[in-house]
Amino acid sequence: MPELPDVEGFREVLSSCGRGRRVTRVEVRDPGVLRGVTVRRLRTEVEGERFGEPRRHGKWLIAPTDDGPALVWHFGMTGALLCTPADEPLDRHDRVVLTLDDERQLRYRDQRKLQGVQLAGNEAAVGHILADLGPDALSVSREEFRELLHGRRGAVKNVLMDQSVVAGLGNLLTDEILWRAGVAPDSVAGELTEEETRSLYAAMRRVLASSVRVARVPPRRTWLTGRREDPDPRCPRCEGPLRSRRFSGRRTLWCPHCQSRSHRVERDIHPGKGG
DNA sequence: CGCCCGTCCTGTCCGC
DNA sequence: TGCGGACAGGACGGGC
Repeated sequence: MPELPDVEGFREVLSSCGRGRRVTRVEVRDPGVLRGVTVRRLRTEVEGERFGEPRRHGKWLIAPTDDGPALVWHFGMTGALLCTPADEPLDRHDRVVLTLDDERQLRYRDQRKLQGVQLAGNEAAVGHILADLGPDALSVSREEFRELLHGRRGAVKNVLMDQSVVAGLGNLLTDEILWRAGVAPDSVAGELTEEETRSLYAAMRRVLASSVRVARVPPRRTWLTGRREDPDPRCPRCEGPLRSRRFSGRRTLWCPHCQSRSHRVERDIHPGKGG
């Protein structure tokens, strides 16, 4: 589930529910989600601490405590962060439960445990965890976006999903953005025209804005995402059949009619310098 | 650099 | 009813 918009929602949950509150109890119900930290250390370092203002970078959520370390969360494919009353029955997938001083709880719920939670002792440690990430997708300017794609020989689908290029875009968002922009996923990223690049950037901004508003990629029928589960998926724009293929092992859908792939490896020399 | 594969996990669905 | 395999909105490391 979690791509940038979902994690932005979790940040909001953490901010409204946890910020300014003290953690009275840390309960690790499944140590399998702890990364590089023991149950004991998590408890001793976090119990008694007060949450500061959380922030997000790509699909990562950073939860600093006032005077101590920061919790650094990643939600993998199935993770979520919930704020519940302390007496609400536990879900079988509630892996870490933080009880706050107002009788509410922050719960890290995750079925598959593909990622988890780390503990960073200070800002430098947070920086180390996030070191390989590109800029957050929401913070990228049009010009910076152009530079990120510049010179890349890979398929644009793979490049956009690469967290070290730009952080936050996952499989669904990327398909949605490419479809909106009318760009085929197997286009070579560095070979896109100026117009295609602008179109891609505009689509990214719009898709992100709409998705962040509802804290998920909305499965509307007018979006490509809303057609993914159909037995015979069709383009929301032209109703033609969608094509399906794997990129980086991920199922990718696109409309061969609405999404062009005009620019590939073999191209004529184009005049002008273009930047 | 860029792509492909396996691996880490759990759960569901589909076909035999 | 049982079972193997594929697949699911992610990331990482190894190999080519």
